[in-house]
Amino acid sequence: MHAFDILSDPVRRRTLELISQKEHASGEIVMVIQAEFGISQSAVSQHLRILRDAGFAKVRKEGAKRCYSIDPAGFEDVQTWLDQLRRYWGSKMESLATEVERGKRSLTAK
Amino acid sequence: MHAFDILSDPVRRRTLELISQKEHASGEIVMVIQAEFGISQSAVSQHLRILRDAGFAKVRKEGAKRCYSIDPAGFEDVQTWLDQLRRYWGSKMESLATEVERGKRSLTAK
DNA sequence: GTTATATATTAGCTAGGGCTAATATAATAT
DNA sequence: ATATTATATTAGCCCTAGCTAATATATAAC
Repeated sequence: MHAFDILSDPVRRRTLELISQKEHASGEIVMVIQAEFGISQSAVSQHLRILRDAGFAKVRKEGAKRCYSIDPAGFEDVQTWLDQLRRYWGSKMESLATEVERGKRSLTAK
Repeated sequence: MHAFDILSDPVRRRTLELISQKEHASGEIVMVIQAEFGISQSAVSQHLRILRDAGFAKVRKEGAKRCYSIDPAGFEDVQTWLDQLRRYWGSKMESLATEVERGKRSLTAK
């Protein structure tokens, strides 16, 4: 499954948003996702597996709980591909400054 | 259709690679895609429509030909979402330097 | 006008992704 | 050991994205 396929699902994107901020137990994720999407524990668990397998999420065992956190590895291919594209049309870009500013912001953002 | 759905298809990604380097007529794109994926002119045309509608591609009429080029607009949501995620786990990232370097490279790349 | 070329659109089929329901596993508590 | 809590797995269903085949449109050439 390609990296972009992983990100094409709204439940998985929301899950990544959650675990990008702080580590979360599976159960916590299930609660939030169920509230927002109305799907089963099983469905969420299946999404978590996909995120693990694709290198977007890491798991840590804590007793019976499984704590999920973001794994940057999965995003590498995605960002590389996007950067590759920009390498070409970026040169003709009207506002190269936009790009520069984005870079600065992502570094200085509190 | 969400921006990530657009990028989740390999034919569309390849098409974006093509038109990111230089403008291409529909026919040229069809040739390349047919050679690599073995799908019909119709299928390619349908993908081009999706890319247009989602703001990833622009068209210019030149006689009977339709010349496609990259439209940066479509990528904004994608990059914004990725940046947003990184804003959190980026702080804990072992190599923030990587991020800085990427920024520099994308600007100075020949 | 007719023909040829270039591209787009539509109807209909199909495979696969995402879901539920049921079940299995794994750790903790009693 | 048994029950309880927390999570994962599996089988099977359904819907939709992406395809083909056929057809329509639009420009250019004759």
